[in-house]
Amino acid sequence: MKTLTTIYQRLLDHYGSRGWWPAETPFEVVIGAILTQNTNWSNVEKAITNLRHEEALSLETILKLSTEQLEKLIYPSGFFRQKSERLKWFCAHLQEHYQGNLDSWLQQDLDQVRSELLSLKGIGPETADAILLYAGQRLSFVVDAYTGRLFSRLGLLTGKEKYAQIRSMFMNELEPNVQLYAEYHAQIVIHCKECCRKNRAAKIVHYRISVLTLE
DNA sequence: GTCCAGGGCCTAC
DNA sequence: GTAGGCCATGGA
Repeated sequence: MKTLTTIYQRLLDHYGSRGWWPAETPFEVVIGAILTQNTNWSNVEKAITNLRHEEALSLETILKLSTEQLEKLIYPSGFFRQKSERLKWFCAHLQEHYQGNLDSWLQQDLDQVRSELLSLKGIGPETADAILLYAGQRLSFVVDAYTGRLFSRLGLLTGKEKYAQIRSMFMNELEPNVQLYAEYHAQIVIHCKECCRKNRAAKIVHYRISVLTLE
């Protein structure tokens, strides 16, 4: 039995399917992926609610809004100056090179799209992979801080691996299935949040709850 | 009051 | 190539 698959099954059995990403459209996934950088999702929700209320969850509106207006709407998500720029840069690129058609961009050659995403200021590996996987339904595993901490705690990582190494570990072992990748990342986040909620002070220790104990 | 969240960039060594 | 500082709000 493959270890990563076993852990996934135990998480899924325990928490149930989460059906990530929490967004109504692929474009909204992009917005959320940028806004959630180093930020609690509850704060992102406030920002997205503001954007939705102003009908600003579209490429056209975000490009049309002034920087000050956009900053004000996304203010609750923190780092609002950086993030407003990042949103505008992304939208400008999408408009200029793909006439605003997100899907036509994301369905191109995977390595090429990923490199192009990473070339944009403010789009790092995690944000790029979240966009590829959840907005584009492309086979690109998302690694976040939780992933490193949890799998280090489980003894499958040392804690010194870089992003690319962790991503490769998952992509080499898991079957190539977009829904599996999507659900696995969701399960990791849900599990780690739950562990933090139960005991913030000792979150590392509590990552290894009974459902994950490997026999 | 303190800690930290579903990162990423820039600058020093 | 990498460690450290910086960005900012809001909930626990």
